[in-house]
Amino acid sequence: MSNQSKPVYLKLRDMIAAAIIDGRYKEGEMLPSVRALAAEQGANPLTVAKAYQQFQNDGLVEVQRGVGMYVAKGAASELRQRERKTFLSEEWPEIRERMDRLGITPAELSAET
Amino acid sequence: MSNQSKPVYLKLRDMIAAAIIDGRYKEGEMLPSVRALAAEQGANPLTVAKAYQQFQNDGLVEVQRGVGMYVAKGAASELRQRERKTFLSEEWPEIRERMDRLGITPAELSAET
DNA sequence: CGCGCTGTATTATGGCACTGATGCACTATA
DNA sequence: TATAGTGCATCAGTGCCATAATACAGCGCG
Repeated sequence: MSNQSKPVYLKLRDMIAAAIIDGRYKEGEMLPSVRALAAEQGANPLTVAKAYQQFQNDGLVEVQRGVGMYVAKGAASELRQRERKTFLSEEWPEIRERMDRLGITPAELSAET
Repeated sequence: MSNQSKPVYLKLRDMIAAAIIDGRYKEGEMLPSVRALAAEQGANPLTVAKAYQQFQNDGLVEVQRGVGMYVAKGAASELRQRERKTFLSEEWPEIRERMDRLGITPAELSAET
């Protein structure tokens, strides 16, 4: 649902965030170049750059112009903390309200692992 | 979050759907007219009409041209069933994956009522 | 009929987000 | 210096969204 009509740069942003949190993009290591990731994902280099942009502003990614972009130290835990915060304070209340309205109990969701 | 940069007609659609499910718009009763709801919400009548459109196609709202639109019989439960289905099959898996990644357990969500 | 309320169709316009192509500035390496 | 790899800035195209101004069509009622 949220994976069909969503802007490409946001999808990429989520992919990158997930990779950082999961440690697939390790701290201190170089991220895939704009062009490389664009080619891999079949997107435009500028669109990938836009996805990276936000991480730069937040200081989670450090740029060395002419060289590449690196995952900042502590980026993984920092990023996870931020996402936890926004999830709990903004996303979850809406989800909870929606569940209540639809009559969905936590019980029928526990069935999965 | 899903309530800020979303198109107006989708926000209206969600509002209407919620009102039907909650029974604030009761079955058999007349819905607010396109112009009335537009004035109330500070939107354009055409935008409201676009929000109503989908409910007509789904048979959840019956139109009497020149009179108004009525909530179809069984619309509330029908609508709730549909939303339950899409929530469980499409929305929840993504939410669940996101929670796992962020290390959020169902426990810390039960704190609320 | 005449009036006022419904929903609907048409056309045009402005704004904005997304995407894209091209070229430039910077850096490392040989 | 030459080359190839970085990120980045600029300009332009496209499509969706929202709005506006009309006009039309159906219904109820006095």
